[in-house]
Amino acid sequence: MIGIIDCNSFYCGCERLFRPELEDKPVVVLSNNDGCIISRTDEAKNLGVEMAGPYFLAKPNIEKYNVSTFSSNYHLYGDMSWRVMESLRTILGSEKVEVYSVDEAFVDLSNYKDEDYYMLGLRLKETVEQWTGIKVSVGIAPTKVLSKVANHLAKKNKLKTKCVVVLKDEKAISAALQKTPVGEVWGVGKKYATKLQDTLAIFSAFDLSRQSESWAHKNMGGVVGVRLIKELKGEQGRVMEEPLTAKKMIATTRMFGRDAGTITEIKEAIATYTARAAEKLRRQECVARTIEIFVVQKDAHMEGKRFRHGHKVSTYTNLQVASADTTVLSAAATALVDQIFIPGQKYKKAGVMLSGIEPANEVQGNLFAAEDVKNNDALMQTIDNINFAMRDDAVKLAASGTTRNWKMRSELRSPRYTTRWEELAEVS
DNA sequence: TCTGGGGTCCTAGGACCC
DNA sequence: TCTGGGGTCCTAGGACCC
Repeated sequence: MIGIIDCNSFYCGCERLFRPELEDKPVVVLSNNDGCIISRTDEAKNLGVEMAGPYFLAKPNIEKYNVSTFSSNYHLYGDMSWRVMESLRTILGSEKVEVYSVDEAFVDLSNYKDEDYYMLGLRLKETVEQWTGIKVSVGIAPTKVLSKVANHLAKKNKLKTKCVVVLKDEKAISAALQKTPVGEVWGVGKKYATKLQDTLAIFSAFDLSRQSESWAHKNMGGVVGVRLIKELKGEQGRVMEEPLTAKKMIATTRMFGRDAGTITEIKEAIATYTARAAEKLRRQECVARTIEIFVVQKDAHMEGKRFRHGHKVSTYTNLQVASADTTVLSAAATALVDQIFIPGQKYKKAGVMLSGIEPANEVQGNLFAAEDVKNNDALMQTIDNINFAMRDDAVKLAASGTTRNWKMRSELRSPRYTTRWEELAEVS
């Protein structure tokens, strides 16, 4: 059996930890730039606050009902996430835990044969809550997709299920699938949901599970669809992933706090994002060969008309030798800006993506590269250590800029209680 | 005035190889 | 009238996830 542990309204849950008076009050957390709502508690949901909706549209409702609102505080969420995952690893053994996202983990329960899975789930949930203060829901079933179905049902019925649902036998599985709209199945997005309902008359997860694999291959994206059908039928199509897999792509992209229009601003932003991406790269002990940058232009004609603010322009380059050195990556990235920058154009957003990623200890040399490829490992490690211990970007390249007028808005951020001494919660 | 920031996997088609 | 049968690698784009 496979379990999934999913934190309830995770970001809101983190905020509530240090503001216990908000325990049964509506809370929402905003995306970067305070743009839209990315986490909301059940109380906020019941007031009609939409998930992923733009903040400015929800604001009247939020003010009317006095909903507590926070900018996102990724230091806090990242640290709490680590504590939740570490708790699971401690209870089950680290090789049994696959971290799927910041607030979710699959767990391999194949060691617990003939167990009372409900009691096991309850124990997991209660232990995590006791150790971290974060509330979670647990779904347990024969496959990943079915465990997600179970988890959904647990969250929908928190009181009745105590946030734990087990789908073990055929009967329980069919009943659960019949209750689940096809669009809620993990792997069925908006496009497929519409297609399945409108043109194929498939409405529930149960309907979908009755289809054949060849049907799925034809109608649901080839092998992806086949896997999904298998999983719904209780046959494993997706296995547990290795706990330590390196990312194949690393991106750092941001909307600007306000429009940016000078090449200096864009280069500063690109240098800053490159530094952040390189840091992530070094954390997984890898190097990257390909650097792509993009900018999003503010489109004058479409002003106010569309969400995603206009045209994206990108370009990339390949290094002669893969690297994780901020100075190397940053030089390459900022040079790319000259290729795509248009004077007079306003920009809304920029980003850096690193790919062609390989382990740092297996770098392919390049016969034709200059001999003196820089080796700044020690420097990079020192910078990382200082920035980790002191504060963000205590040490940075001058190319990243010192004024950073383009930096994003984040006006309602709570203190970084668990990762900064000077922001510890005070109790009086 | 105002709508985030990451990721994954798969497919199709073209260039090129023997 | 008529032109093989495999492969690989790369890119762009689509679908999905949280």
